[in-house]
Amino acid sequence: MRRTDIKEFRRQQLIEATIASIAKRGFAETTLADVAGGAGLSHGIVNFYFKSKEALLVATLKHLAEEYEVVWRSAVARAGPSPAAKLDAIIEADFHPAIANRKKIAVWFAFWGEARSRPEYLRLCNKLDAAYFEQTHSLCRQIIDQGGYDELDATRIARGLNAMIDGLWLDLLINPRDFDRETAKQTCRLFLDSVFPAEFADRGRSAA
Amino acid sequence: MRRTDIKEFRRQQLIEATIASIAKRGFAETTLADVAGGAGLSHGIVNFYFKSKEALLVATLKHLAEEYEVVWRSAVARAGPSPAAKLDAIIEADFHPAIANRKKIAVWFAFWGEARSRPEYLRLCNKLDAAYFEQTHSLCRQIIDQGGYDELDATRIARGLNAMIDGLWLDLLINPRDFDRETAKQTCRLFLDSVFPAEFADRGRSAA
Amino acid sequence: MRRTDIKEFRRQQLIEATIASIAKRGFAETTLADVAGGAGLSHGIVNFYFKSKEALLVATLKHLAEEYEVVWRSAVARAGPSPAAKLDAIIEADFHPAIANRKKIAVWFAFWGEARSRPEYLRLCNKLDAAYFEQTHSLCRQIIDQGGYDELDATRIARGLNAMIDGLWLDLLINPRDFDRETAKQTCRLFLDSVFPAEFADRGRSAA
Amino acid sequence: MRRTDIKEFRRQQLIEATIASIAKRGFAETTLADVAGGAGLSHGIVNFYFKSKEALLVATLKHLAEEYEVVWRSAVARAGPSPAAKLDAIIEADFHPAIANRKKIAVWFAFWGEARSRPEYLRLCNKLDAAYFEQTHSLCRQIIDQGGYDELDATRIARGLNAMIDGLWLDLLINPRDFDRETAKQTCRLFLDSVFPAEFADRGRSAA
DNA sequence: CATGAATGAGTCTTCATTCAT
DNA sequence: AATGAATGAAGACTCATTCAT
Repeated sequence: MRRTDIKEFRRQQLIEATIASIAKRGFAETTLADVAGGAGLSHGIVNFYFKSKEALLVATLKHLAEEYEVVWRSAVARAGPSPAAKLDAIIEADFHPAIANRKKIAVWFAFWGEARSRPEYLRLCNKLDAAYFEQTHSLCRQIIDQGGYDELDATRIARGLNAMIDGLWLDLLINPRDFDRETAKQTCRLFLDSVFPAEFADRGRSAA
Repeated sequence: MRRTDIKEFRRQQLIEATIASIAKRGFAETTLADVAGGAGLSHGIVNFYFKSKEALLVATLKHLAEEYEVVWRSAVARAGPSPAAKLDAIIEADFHPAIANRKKIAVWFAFWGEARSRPEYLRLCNKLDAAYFEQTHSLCRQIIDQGGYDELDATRIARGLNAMIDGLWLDLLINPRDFDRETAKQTCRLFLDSVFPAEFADRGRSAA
Repeated sequence: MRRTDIKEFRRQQLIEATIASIAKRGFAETTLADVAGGAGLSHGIVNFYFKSKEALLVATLKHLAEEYEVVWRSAVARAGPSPAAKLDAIIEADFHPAIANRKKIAVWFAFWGEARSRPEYLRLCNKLDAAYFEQTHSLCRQIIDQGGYDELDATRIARGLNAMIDGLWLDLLINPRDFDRETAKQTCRLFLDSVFPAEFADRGRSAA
Repeated sequence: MRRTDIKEFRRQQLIEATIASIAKRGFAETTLADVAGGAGLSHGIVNFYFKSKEALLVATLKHLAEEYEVVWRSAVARAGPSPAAKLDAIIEADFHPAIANRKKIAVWFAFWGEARSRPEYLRLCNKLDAAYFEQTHSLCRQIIDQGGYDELDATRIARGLNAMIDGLWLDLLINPRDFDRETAKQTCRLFLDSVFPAEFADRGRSAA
């Protein structure tokens, strides 16, 4: 492995360990010793690869956001040509086990919880949110235009869908006994089926 | 003020200061000195009224949960007799300025972020969630029965509504520029109008 | 009860509670709250009857020393006329249950442990020690003079006896399973019997 | 110095500083800041080498006990073959300046004072006491057997000697003006000379 | 007389960060 | 590149003392 590769490898190692620690101990209780120990490395290492603890946390949030964005963007790319199919693929991606597992959701909520008081977190969350909204909004717009749903507001539907997904993540986090990914996806489809009945009919209502 | 009153008064004072501090500095950065200072009291006071910092935080979460529950329960009680009117009153309550302001939402997310690693938080969140779900589920069931929406699943609708509300809170927290309480409420009504068109027609779509 | 009586009564109450707390929790862990609580009184009371915590502790040591002195002085007074009988009565007093119980011994050792760094404790311990030595030394001297033990050193015997008694207290404190007051007394008599065989013969060796 | 050596060296450094601080300020007034400062190190260091303050105190007591045991055991080993010579060597060791100085005696009394309320201290004191008693008891037994002192009780003599030594330590602590190590040793020998006249004759009485 | 709320100094402990090896 | 010893700032918590009631 080359020098630069090692550097990148270690950074990833530490970011993974950070996610694991926040999920296990919570944001407030996560120390650099936990992170380094979790990665099987020595105490001092973190300040060797990251300027500060805060820098590691920002890198972790970035990592999480990028990973998420890659997943839904490639889901859209792989999906069929219709906007409904693409929207459905996004839902599928949002509840993919690699994304919507309790560990990562816990970390997302940890960052959201701190976002108001840490401008950098807020900026990153906003950026991700904007990209996601642009995508879902565009798809809703296409469905409205193509399906003749003239009286519907694409913005509101896209926001509603996004909100519902985030809220369903919370259910997966807080109430895992009554909740699973399939139910979550079907709940999203119920919403889309209700607003776009012709497009999602056989996806939402019938699946129960 | 009598002795016993003072005790309760101080506890409330400290809980309010805790909420203010978490909203301002974040959960991880909130110290007892901040809380005591914010309440205009001396350092040592917190451990006089609460067994530990953790006990104060639990009391804060309880306070938040009770306040919220009182608001939506009284909204239901005050609303018109129809289940749709009651459901609409709940939405109204969920975005009442006393509840859905960035300060309190930030605190909710802080607790949710820590919930996975602190069983007591999880328990309290679950309890609140269960009570809320029971109420909205029962109303959805009534609408379905009365309105002849036989093919709809009350559980899924209630869960979807609840999720959407939580997700909209996140939007208010993260993206306050593009978002306000009115838009949020209308987004919820769009969902209900879509699934129960006869009941919410004039509440949801027309308000934009 | 008159004012001054109450005052004295409360002081005694608090001193007893101090002894109980030091015996139970140790010197270092004894707080004024423990003391006040142990006496069934409120927190602030101690600083009402004593200038400071340190003043309470000094009063406690004084109380202990006075109580002890009264016991051996009255034992001497009550004993038969011979110096040997008086010496024996002192031993009896030193291991009287009211004096030589683990609770009080623990407190004595606590004060001795702190004596080097607190001049007032040292002074009080010295004063008691001097009075006790004067008494036992005088009795040893009389036995030597009357019994013709001309080659013996009264000082050394008195010091040795005193030391042995203190050391036996330590055994009662540390090693209560292998030790009891009777054994302790017989050990002292073994010493006296050995140095003054004619005076203590039937008291020491035969009792085993 | 190698890494592992440093670790042990620092621990010893901190234990020495603890002894010095207890001797100077007393047990109750000894803080970790005193200890660290006394060792010329920074505040945080103690919790780096010891799990807690209590762990440091236990290690200190252990150190003291081990040091003491090594001294009397090697005194026995070096002494002449007769049990009387060995017993005498133990007395010599008990009042060796490295052991019986006011500083260390103060610390011993501090621990004895706390022993009743701290089981771990009690256990350690008991263990040391048992080992010491086993040794002196065995020597007394040999003297009795060899010297024909059939009517004497080895247990009582050993306990008496041990008690006298501890009590003489207290005199060195409390009453250093009237007391010194030589006087203390002679007091012990007076006792042994009295019970075993043939064995200690020229050691005890003549030395005054 | 007595209470107990309130204060604030002080203590143990944790932990991010630095740096010699 | 990596370690882990060391630092020192900061936080939770305790507690002697004060004082209004």
